[in-house]
Amino acid sequence: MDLSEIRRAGRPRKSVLDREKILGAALELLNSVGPEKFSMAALAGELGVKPPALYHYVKNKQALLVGMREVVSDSIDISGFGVLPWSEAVGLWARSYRDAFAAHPNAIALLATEPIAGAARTLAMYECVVQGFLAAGWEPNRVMSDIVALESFILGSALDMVAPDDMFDPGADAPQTPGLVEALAAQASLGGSRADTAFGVGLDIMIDGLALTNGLGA
Amino acid sequence: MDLSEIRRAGRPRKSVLDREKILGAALELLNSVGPEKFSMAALAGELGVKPPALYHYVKNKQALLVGMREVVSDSIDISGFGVLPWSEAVGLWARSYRDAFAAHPNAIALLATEPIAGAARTLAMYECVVQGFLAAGWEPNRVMSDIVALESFILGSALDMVAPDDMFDPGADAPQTPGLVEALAAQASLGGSRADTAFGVGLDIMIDGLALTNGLGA
DNA sequence: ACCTGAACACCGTTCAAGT
DNA sequence: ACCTGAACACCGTTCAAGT
Repeated sequence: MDLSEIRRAGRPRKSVLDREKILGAALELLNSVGPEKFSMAALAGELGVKPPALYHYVKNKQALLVGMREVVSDSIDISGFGVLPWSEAVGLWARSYRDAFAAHPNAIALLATEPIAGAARTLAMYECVVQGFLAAGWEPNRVMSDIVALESFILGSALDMVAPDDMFDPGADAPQTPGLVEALAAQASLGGSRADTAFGVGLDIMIDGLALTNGLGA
Repeated sequence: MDLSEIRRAGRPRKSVLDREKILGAALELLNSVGPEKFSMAALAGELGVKPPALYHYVKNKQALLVGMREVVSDSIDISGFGVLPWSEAVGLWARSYRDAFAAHPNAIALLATEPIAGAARTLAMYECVVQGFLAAGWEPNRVMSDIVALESFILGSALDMVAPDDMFDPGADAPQTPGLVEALAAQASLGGSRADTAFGVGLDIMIDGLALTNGLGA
């Protein structure tokens, strides 16, 4: 980046990189160029460094992705658990969860499939959510499956945000899909994003449904 | 594959490849080696052919992925719409949808993010689902968002199936996550897959919730 | 038309060599 | 310790040359 200073081989007097700088630049890059063009080489270039320098801070590309996921997860809001009523705390968590990934749309597919083993801060997030469910009276054996069900919906919704807004546009095949055309037009006349509307509908249903089946009357 | 016959350059007397053979082998390969090692070169090798030969049948790797998605989508069951009651038809569709991707776990993240433009058979699937919702009395402007909400949950659940079963295992961080440890143990004592249980719970909630908010009493 | 062979601009990763 | 340079085994894709 800084072309005024050309580095020759050898240890620089002061470190050029640090882990946080790398993770931040990686998310920014992934977001701007997309997963296809997201490479170690491109990231190095963005940081004004040669590719091998990155391997001093991350073991490999997969470890980089795990670190990126952790940064994204840090902005998930778990402050409601133990303070607000369960349904409000969960709503806050779910919306901020989706927003966190929505801020890095291209990261979703890449990051959602990485295991969380060894990611301490991400584990801490789950611990807080679990405690929130237990405190609200959940039977322990239902906690994980209910969280996973909710999370599946959240991540699927985040995945849906990556899709182009005209994803369902039949184009030349419109004559064969009159129902789809009608539904799309009716939806469009409502205004607002299809993805946002769908998320709102689904989240309300999930929260109400989970509350009911776990003895929390509406 | 067939090492007894070594091909020299030039058009073979009979075509070695066809589109269907390529798509089938591609799904099989993606499933067996994972997305990381899934390459045009590996696919060509599996088909006993050199990489450039593939480009006679698919424009590029992205087009290959779209074709693969279409094959997967073909096994989604839409036969219930117009025959069974709405909630049963949707349940059949949703379960077969998840199963279709579950049969190709490594394909989910790759295929779920591809747009469906130009994929006629996939569009036909959506048309059938839309018609099912309209016939059940849905207001047109609610059809797409409700389908998308449901689909987000289904795809998120499919994505969850890719995660290792011990994804939440805190490992060395167990002392810091007592609630998580308890919930995992309680869940484990129930037997059955966490992913399957979560999907069942969430699907029932989604179907009931959608039915209620659209005037279909339970 | 349908394949191979050669070539291109890339990857991720390792490692010795510099400071 | 922290960077570069060179090298390795790969990518996806194009295109001429063969039959």
